[in-house]
Amino acid sequence: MAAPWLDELNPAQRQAATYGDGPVLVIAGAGTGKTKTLACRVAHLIGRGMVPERLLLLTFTRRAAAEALARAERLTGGGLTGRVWGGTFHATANRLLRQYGRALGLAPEFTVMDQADAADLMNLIRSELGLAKTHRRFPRKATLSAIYSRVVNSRTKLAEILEKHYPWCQDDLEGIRAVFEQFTQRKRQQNVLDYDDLLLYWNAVANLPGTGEAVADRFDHILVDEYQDTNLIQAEILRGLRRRNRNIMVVGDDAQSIYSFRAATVTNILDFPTQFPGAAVIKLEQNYRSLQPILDTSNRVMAQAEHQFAKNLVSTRSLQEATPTGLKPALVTCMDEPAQCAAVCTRILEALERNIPLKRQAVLFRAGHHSDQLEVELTRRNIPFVKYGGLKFVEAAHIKDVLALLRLMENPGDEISWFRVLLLLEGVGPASARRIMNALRGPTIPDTPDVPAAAILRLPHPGMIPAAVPGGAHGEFAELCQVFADCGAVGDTAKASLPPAAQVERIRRFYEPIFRRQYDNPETRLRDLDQLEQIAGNYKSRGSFITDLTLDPPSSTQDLAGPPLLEEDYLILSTIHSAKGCEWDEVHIIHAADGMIPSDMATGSPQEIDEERRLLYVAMTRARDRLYIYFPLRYYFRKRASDRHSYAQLTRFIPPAALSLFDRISVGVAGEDSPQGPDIVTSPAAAQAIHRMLHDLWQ
DNA sequence: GGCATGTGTATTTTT
DNA sequence: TACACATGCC
Repeated sequence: MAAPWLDELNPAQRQAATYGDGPVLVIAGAGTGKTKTLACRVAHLIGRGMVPERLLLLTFTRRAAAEALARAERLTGGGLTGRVWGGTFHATANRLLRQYGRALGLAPEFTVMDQADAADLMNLIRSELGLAKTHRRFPRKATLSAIYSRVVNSRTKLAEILEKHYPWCQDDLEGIRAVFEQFTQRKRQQNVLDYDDLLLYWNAVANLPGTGEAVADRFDHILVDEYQDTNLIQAEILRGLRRRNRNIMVVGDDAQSIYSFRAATVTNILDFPTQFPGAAVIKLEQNYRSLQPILDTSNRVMAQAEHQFAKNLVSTRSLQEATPTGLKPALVTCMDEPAQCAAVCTRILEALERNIPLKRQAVLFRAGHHSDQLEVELTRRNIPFVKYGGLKFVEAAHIKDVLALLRLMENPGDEISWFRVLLLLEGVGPASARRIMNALRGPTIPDTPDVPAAAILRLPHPGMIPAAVPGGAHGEFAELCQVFADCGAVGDTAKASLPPAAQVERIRRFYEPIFRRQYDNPETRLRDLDQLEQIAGNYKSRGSFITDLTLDPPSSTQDLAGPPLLEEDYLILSTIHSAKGCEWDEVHIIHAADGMIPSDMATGSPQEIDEERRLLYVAMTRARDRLYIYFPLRYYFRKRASDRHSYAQLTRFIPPAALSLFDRISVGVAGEDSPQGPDIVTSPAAAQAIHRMLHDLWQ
C-alpha cells in the first residue's frame, strides 16, 4: 500500500501529502516543493479510494493546476485526466454556475466579460450619464473598473476605497456611485458576468440553503494553492463549501503575497486556524530550488519587512549535489538603460555558451513596459524571446472584434459586443449604433425583485434591416445578419450550429474586408485570426471556446523574434507577478532602482512598500543557480529629444549592509557598435573635472 | 452624425 | 506612447 513515491518526500512534505481528514494549513516557502506535495496529496487521496471527480484543486492559474494534476497522473499511473476538478477560482465558478446559477435566476447561457469589457461598459454608462464632459476630469474607464473591483472584492464601502486608494477621485463619489449602480443593473439584465460576479455568484450559491449543500457535497476534498493571494470572497466561498465536510488543505506563503491590488488579503492565511478550528499547521522550509547564496540575499531582503513570520529558507542543494556553495548573486550597476540591456544580453549569451538553454533563463521586471528597450535589443541581436504578462492576444482589437461577434450569437443581450460589432460597419458611429440597438430590442422582460424591467436585444433575421441603419451600411448589415444565420444562431428551426472553428472562418469572411479597411498592417494581424481559428479547433462548443478564452487567455505574446517555431529555444521575459510559481536556472532582475522597485505608484503606505519588498523577494527566489540584479544609474527623459536625465538610487530593499552579499559589477557602454565593451566604473566627477579645467583656460 | 486630425496628458501588477 | 477628448470638415 505504501506508495514508492512517498519516499521522495521529506518528512514535512510527507505529513502534508498523507494527512487524513480535516483542515490543514501548509506554509510553503519559495521552492519548497509545493507543487510536488500537492500532486502527491492528490495521488494519495486517490490511492485511498477517493473518486477523482470529487476532488477540487483550486490554483492561481490554469497552468498550475494542469501541472500538479499531470504530476499526480504520473504517480497514480493514469486515469485522472479531466476528472479531478482543477483550475482557477474563476474557471471553477463558471463551471458550477452553469449548473447551479439558476438558483439565483441566472440563465445558464450567461457570457463572461473580461476587465476590458467591463471598463468599456463603464465608459458607455459614463458618457450616457454625461459625466464624460463635466468641467473636471472624471476617472478614466480603467480606473473606474479597478475601483469597482476593489470595492466588490474587499467588500469595502466605496467612500473608504476612494479615500485609501484613489484620493484624487474622492470628489466624484456621486458620479462613480451612479455609474456603478447602472453597471450592475445592466450586467444583470444582459445575462453577463464579469470576473467579480463569478466569485460573488459562486459565493451566493455556496451559501444558499439547499443548493449550497448540494454544491458542497460534490467535493470530498478541497485543495487550494497560493492561498496568500486569495481575497475575502474566496475565503467565504471556501467556508461555504466546507460547512459539513471539513476536508480542506490550503497552501501558501505569506512572504509571497503580491496581489493586494486585487484585494487579496494575507489575513486569509493568518486566520485560517481560526476560521477552521483545529486546523493542523505544517511548515515546509527546505528549499530545493536555489543555491544558498541566493537564499542568503533573499532572506536578507525579507528580514527588513515590518511584519513577517519567522521563516528561514535553507537550501538543501549544496548538500545533495555536493557542489560548491555557488556564486554570490551579482549586483550590476549600469551607466544607463542601454548599458543595462547590453549587460543582460552579454550574460545571457555567456550562459548559452555554458550550455544553459535560453528557456532556462529569465528576465524579470516590475511593469510590462520595463522590458521595452530590452526587447528591441534582443531582436537586434536575434535572441528569440517570449514575453509573459504584457499585452495579451485577446486584448488586440481585431481579436476582440471576432470574439464580440461570437459572443453576440451566444448572448444577444450583450450590449458591449453589439456596440463593438456595429461600429465596424461603414458609416456607423456611436449614435447610429445606439439607435440600431434600440430597434433590435424585443418585448420587455418584466421586473424581478432586483432587476428593473428591460427590453432585451435580439439577433436580426436576414432581410430585416432596421430604419436606423444608415444607407451606406445596408450591405454590411445584411451580411452581418447572414453570418448569424449561417452560424446557426438565428432562425426558428434550430439549425445545427457550425463547429466553433467554422464559425470563426465564416466571421472572417465577413470581417476581412472591414478589417483591411481599418488597419494599416493587416497581414500580421491576419495571422492572429489564423491562430484564433486554430484555437477554436480545440473546442466543441462556441460557448466553452469564448469563455475559456476570457478566463484563461494565452498569457504570452507570440512575440518571437524570428519565425514563431514552437520547438525553438527562447528566452523568457516576464513581469514579476506573472513569474509566480516559476523557476529558472539563471534569473536577471532589471530596473532594481527606487521608483521602479518599489514602483513609485506604490509607495503611499508602509503596507504597499512591504508588498513591493515581497515582490522583489519573489523575483529573487525564482533563481536556481545564478541571480543578477541590474540597476541603471541614469534614466533619460523621453519627453523631448534632449539629453536631460535624472539619477536613480538603488532600490531601498537592498540596504548598504546587504551589499557584501553581492558580487558588485559596474558597466558602461563604450559606444553603439561595441555594446560588449569592457566593464567600466563610471565617474561623473572626472567629466566635470574636464569642464572645470577648460573653464579655467579662459578665465 | 461620422470621421479625420490635432492636442494634451498620465503612465503597475491580473483572474 | 497610446488614449481621451476637442475641433473642423464632409
